[in-house]
Amino acid sequence: MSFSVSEENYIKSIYHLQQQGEVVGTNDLAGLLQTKPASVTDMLKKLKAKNLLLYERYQGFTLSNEGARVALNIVRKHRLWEYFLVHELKFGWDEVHAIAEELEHVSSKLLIEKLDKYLSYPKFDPHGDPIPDVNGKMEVRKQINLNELKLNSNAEVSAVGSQSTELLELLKHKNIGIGTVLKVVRKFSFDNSLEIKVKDFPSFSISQQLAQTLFLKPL
Amino acid sequence: MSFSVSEENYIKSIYHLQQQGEVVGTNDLAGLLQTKPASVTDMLKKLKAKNLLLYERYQGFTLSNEGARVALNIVRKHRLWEYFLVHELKFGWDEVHAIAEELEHVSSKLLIEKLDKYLSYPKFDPHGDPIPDVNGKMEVRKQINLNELKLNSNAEVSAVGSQSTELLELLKHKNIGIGTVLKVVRKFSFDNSLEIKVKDFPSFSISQQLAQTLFLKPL
DNA sequence: ATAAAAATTTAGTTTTGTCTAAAATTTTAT
DNA sequence: ATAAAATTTTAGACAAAACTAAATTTTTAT
Repeated sequence: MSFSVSEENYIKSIYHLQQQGEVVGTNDLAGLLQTKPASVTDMLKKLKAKNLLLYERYQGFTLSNEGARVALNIVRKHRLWEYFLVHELKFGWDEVHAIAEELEHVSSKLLIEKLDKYLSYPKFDPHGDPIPDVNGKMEVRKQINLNELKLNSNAEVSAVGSQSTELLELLKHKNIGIGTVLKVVRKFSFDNSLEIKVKDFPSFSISQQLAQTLFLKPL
Repeated sequence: MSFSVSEENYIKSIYHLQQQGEVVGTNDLAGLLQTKPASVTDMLKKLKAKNLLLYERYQGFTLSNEGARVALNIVRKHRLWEYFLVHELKFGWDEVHAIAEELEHVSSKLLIEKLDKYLSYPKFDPHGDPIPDVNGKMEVRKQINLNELKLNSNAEVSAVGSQSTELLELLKHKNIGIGTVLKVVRKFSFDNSLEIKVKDFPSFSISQQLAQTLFLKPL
């Protein structure tokens, strides 16, 4: 079975939204795919008919096993290509997403197996996301970036993104170190700054740039 | 300006047919693109409206300068990807055409420039066809058709006339590839078949049709 | 409990690229 | 020169994937 680019993008988006733990709705999907809710409904029916989706009208939807399998394969392709773009072609890690969005729809199975081998079977992409293997299995990511931490969920700082004096000076000032347990209590979209709470301390603010250098283990 | 996959395939096909020197007609294009003449006419109008094609109904068509530029860019992408697939991913030279047909439609300019650099700016693809540079310029290789090769003069296979699986399968069977050095030891006027000698192998026969698809550099 | 709001779906169109069948034009062969 | 053949184009339809506007269902808030 093979699928259109549009179908693949829907499947992938449903997968990603479901991964984030949210209850996924027609509107969320429309937002992510930059389309209209009515268009989403049309596609949901099509995906249901192809047994990729469990869906009853007005009652929500989830990927079927087959749908999840297809999604994981697209994610695999996307992340392998990102790895190639950054580590072989020397793109910056922030430049590769859009290109991988196109490359992920190239259909050859053999191409991906050869690419995987060529890259020596990498386990994580340049953003730290795990790359599913040929059977859809992947390692659980141990660390997430502070910017990706869900509101009000506790996590332990496990790595910092650089060793620069400037960074360490700032972390010392804010009383953050490896092992610190914290949570995000608020996110400000104006400057993407975060309001952080560490137990026994008053909450404080950190900038997006700083958050980017902090990696945590969710608890 | 960017173009749909379908538009790109038409432009590329027109380019290739024109390269072969034939007078290109609606039917030829329909044949090559596995579609119907009526569909071709529809697309010709669209390409004319986009100034990619000089076209008057019933009077034939040719690529405009802009159309040729676009065609060369697609050819460039196709051949660079073929080079990558064969020389980096270790595909057989007969396996890569279909995959490159997909990869050639990935749109990022920067991707192709980085790939070109990564591959050290190759001048010829694995089938011996020249790879246009970023400005559409490519080396002309002085090659002659096997049917034109003088008796007993050595020449090196430098290109094949088509990428069809059938042809590549036959060449593989006969152990002929890009770089093979051979000479014609006899010509039979009955069917215009040729008796060929490759060093260290017993001589063998090839048909006129096959000879027509083989191009060589005299040594 | 019910009215208002939000989310979702339906109905009817649009665009792109394709098709078939028929008509128009050009080419070929007598 | 003209009839037959081949080629090309038009006309009208269709499928995929999107849209808008209106209707329906579910959720939320009083």
